[in-house]
Amino acid sequence: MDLPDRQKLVLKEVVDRYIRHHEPVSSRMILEDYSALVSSATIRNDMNDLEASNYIRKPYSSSGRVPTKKGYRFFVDWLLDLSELTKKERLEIVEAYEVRCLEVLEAMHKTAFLLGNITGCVGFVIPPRWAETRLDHIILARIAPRLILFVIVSSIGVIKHGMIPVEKDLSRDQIEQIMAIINSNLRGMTLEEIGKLTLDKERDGWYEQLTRDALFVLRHLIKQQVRRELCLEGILNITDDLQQVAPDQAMEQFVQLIHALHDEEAFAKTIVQRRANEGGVVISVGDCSLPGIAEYSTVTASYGPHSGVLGVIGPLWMDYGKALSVTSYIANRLEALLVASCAPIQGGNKDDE
Amino acid sequence: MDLPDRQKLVLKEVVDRYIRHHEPVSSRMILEDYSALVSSATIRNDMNDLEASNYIRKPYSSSGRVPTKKGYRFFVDWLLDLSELTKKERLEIVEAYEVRCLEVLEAMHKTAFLLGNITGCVGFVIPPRWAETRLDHIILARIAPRLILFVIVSSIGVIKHGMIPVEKDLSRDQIEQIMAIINSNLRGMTLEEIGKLTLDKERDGWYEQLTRDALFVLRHLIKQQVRRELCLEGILNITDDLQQVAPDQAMEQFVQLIHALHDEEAFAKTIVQRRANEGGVVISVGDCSLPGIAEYSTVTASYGPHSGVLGVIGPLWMDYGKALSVTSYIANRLEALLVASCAPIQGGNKDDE
DNA sequence: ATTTAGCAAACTCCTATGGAGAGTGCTAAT
DNA sequence: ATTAGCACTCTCCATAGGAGTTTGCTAAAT
Repeated sequence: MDLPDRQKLVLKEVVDRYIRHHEPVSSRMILEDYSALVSSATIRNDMNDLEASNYIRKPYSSSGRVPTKKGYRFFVDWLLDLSELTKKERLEIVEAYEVRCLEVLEAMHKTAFLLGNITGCVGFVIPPRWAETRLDHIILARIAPRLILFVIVSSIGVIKHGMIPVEKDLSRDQIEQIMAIINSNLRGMTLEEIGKLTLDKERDGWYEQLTRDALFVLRHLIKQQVRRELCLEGILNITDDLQQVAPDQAMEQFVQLIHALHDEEAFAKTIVQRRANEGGVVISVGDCSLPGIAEYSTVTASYGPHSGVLGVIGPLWMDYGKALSVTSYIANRLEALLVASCAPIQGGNKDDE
Repeated sequence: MDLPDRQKLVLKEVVDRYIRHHEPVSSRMILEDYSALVSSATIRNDMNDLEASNYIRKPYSSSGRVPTKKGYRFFVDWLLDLSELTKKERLEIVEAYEVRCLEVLEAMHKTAFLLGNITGCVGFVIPPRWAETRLDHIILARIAPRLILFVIVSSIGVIKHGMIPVEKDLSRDQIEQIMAIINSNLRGMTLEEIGKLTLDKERDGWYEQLTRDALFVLRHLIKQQVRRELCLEGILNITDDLQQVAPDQAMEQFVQLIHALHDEEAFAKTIVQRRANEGGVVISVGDCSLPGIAEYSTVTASYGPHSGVLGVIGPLWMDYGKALSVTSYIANRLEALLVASCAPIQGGNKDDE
């Protein structure tokens, strides 16, 4: 898995230039940067070797070279220059989070936007797996005759609401009572467990109708939330790129990507699975099992507990250096933000993954 | 504005065929349907006249004809066959709404999906103008130390929630009191008015800090909601079409559309404005002022009070007949659904048991 | 006054051809 | 191990010709 030093440099140069200019790199172009330390023929020999071992390839027999996936992979693993964020970028991120964020989802969308905007790729945030979080309590309130508001508060501080139409109007006390019953019975269970709960109508003295309704709705809401909603921003960032590299396939590729991203569940599952138990930032180079995105790269980082993941997805020739630093930086910021906003709820408990 | 009968038929045939096959229509093709009532030369003469009056045009000097915007317009106004929904389609719609919908936004997304899916265009739903609705009441609840839940209930039954972090923890009674104060002061005002309210810190005995915070948050939420969130579904439905008609411009056109749709505010404003005070279903044929969608047609219907609008957007050669009937049908269903779900609120008094 | 038949002209689309330019692979010399 | 030099390959562009449509026009027919 190792290469002679000069071949590494040549490979680095090929990938660097291709990422910058999106067109095949010739031996002479590389020479410009080395400025006559070696001749173009020497470079050509190296390129030949690199091609033989599958790090680069020629679109046609007498063109410059383009990195293969294996080439990108090697580049990412061994040759990547870590780029710092510019002051401006850092400022943009900090400012975005400074605004008092009132909703978790809002923060996530903002995060996805930042990711996409700064890297020039598609930014995404996969919310934590709500189903794993534990119910803290629910709130019931009568907002109109025969209409009850329903709010779920889980350990992670996320709130989902809904309404229950009921057949008989209920007094305030009755509702309070029901709320207390549900809370004392279900507090501490994971949403997943609650979703699987079987109802024994007759069991005990719960207010049957409303309690049953409440549980029904709770389940419904949980089911909705188990299906995580993906936050996506910056789809349009990559169109120019695609257009430039392969004008005739651009549309097709783009549509495929949108298709893949549209199936939020499959996408989230694939990404989370890909990361397996790895920590830190993971770079995947066109090796996703999901058909639509098999030809794209992703740079992802996890945040918070319960396997929340964020990152960017873009063409193989994306700027990995920048994507890496941005993703890493933003993941930290978002995590800090979430911890801060959860603090009152978790009561100071800190858990490490 | 009238045309000789046969020219109308020819125009209808040109548009019909172009909508079906997406390629220039020749005189001979039209002959197939007339099957020798007249000769192709006669058709050609008619087409010539139609071209002279700008209803159709030739992509190049010896090709078949393609409808112009004016042609589509005439077709839509005078020649459109009203197509009934198939049983299957009707069933799909009814079933979609049968599921007990718990959130207004959920229903809207479902509606957009139906619109897009059945017409083969992009379906969208523009929510009502929340700002015009009146505050019914707000709910405050302490969900954790120093964290207050905040729910807005307006006359239309829509609920928006958020959280307020507060500096000092507050007792239940204190919160109740604040809630009562806010509700008695603001009930009945439109959200817009509340948003413009200036705060006089010292004026009266409101619990200053929390009350101020509460109003701040309320304003923030309202601001968010005034910016209506567009429900969009089926972006990918039209890609094949674009690709087929103009492979080289497809990407560009598609990107433009996405761009335009992305600026939700401008899009919503344009669409709502276009409908002006017209009722029923309005068909716009490539005459939107918004640059990105100037080359697309829309079919829209309003629903509910407060200028909610839904419809589809697609290429000029979309199936107007189907779009018309589907949009009309779905608008009615959604309206019925919303009225039903608002009933308990607007209904005021209910009988006791 | 319409409608039709017939024909030349216009244009696309496909294929082929040729030359300029860029980049490589190979060979022989360093 | 590296280099210079050269033949070769391939793209890209412009040009050209042939097949196939479809039109517009003209003159004849209804």
